[in-house]
Amino acid sequence: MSKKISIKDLKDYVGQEIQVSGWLYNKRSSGKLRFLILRDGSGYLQCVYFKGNVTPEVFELTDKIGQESSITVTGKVKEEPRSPGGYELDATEVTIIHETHDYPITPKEHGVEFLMDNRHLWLRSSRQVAIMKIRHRIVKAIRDFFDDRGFTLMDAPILTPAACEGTSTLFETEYFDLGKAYLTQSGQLYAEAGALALGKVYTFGPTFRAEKSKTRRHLTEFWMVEPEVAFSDLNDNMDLAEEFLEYIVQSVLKDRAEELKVLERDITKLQCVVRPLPRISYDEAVEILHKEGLPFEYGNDLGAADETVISSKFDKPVMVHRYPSEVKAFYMKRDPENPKLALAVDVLAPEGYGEIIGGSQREESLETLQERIKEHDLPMEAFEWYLDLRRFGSVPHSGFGLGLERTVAWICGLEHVRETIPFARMIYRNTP
RNA sequence: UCCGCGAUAGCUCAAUGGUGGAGCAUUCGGCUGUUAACCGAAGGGUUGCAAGUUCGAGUCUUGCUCGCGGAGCCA
Repeated sequence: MSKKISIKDLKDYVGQEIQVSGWLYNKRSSGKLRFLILRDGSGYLQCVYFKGNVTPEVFELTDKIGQESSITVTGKVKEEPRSPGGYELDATEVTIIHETHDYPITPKEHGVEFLMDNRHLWLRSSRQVAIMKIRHRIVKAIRDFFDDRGFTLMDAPILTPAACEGTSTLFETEYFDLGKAYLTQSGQLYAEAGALALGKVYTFGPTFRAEKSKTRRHLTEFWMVEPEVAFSDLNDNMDLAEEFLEYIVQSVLKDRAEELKVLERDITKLQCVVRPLPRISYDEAVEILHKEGLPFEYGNDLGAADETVISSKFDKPVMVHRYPSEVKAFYMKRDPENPKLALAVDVLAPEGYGEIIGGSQREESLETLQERIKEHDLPMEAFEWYLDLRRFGSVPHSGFGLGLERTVAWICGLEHVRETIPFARMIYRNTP
């Protein structure tokens, strides 16, 4: 009985007879030859059936099997430069586990709506497999980065009693006898509690926004990683962010070169993501916009088009810091040198992928924070626990949030974030 | 909520107001090295829904539904 192996391990079995189980990805034929492309999740294998080498029954079967049938193939592994991947199977047997016909996603072009309706099947396509593997590598890089630097993973609740920042629209649900609860839009306030307990923490989980945004950069459900560090100011925060981004990008380049190739990603755009990253102030960003002739009004937040213009001036992610405090969240500390500015930083990805990181140094003064909550017209009692963090051993601290899907879209070079998450949740789609 | 574009075969798309086609997929036939294989043949249609203009509407008009892109909002 021949050994069962994964396609990724083929190179260790050259000359031996083996078995592989998987799904029929594509099929081609030429007279007395049949080429079956098998996929098993670990790779792709071309299985060659020559009429003279197999029984008539097996040869006939190879004609009948439809795309995405699940099968087990048996044969001898050989090196073959003409084969995609460099190896192929000189096949002698094929066993059908489940025969299928009329698989909807053919090896041709399809429209977005059709593919999203069939997302559960679309995930089997080579591009989608590559994206999921890169997404996983990015997630692993995120966890390794913080784990190796003394951070503790401390996840925040998903059901929360009130808005975290008081700005965006939230999904609402009934919570037993306690009234309304909301799906979290950020774990940040809880991460601050964690930082004052453990020094350095990060949260990593799904977040929810009920805004009716309908663009290539928006999902209603997306994943965010949020580190928070005690005794850390804005500059420390930017140091952490740039080391973090370099680590993520270089990890993907090192371990997922194959997948980036499948996606036809121009990796020279990623190779240059090494420290230091450019840092400009909001004021300098506005200067760039004015020099470009854009009618940007000082004091506004940067729009999507503004971000694209600014990021196009740099070949790596650019950090924009010290925004007008009016356009930023209530908990951000103001610049002692100019109280009109917040000690905030956004990181804009290159090539128009927009904001992938937003962060700040947090306000640590109890009195100042109470004033801000009043100014923003937020319910003080909901924030009492948060204010306790300033009553008992308050320290300068800072952190940021990185949007996973925007990061995946940028690194993979995708048009839309809907392909970066297995099952996207968007304003007009919550299926499959 | 607003602006723009779109909806025709299972899929991707053509079709001057005058008999709705092609490629892929499917089925059948051919080919000993295919690379989204190729060559030949066949089957496959309530042109998103409703109304209107017209001798005649896939095509023009109005309304509706759904989708895509963007704006606002947001990350």
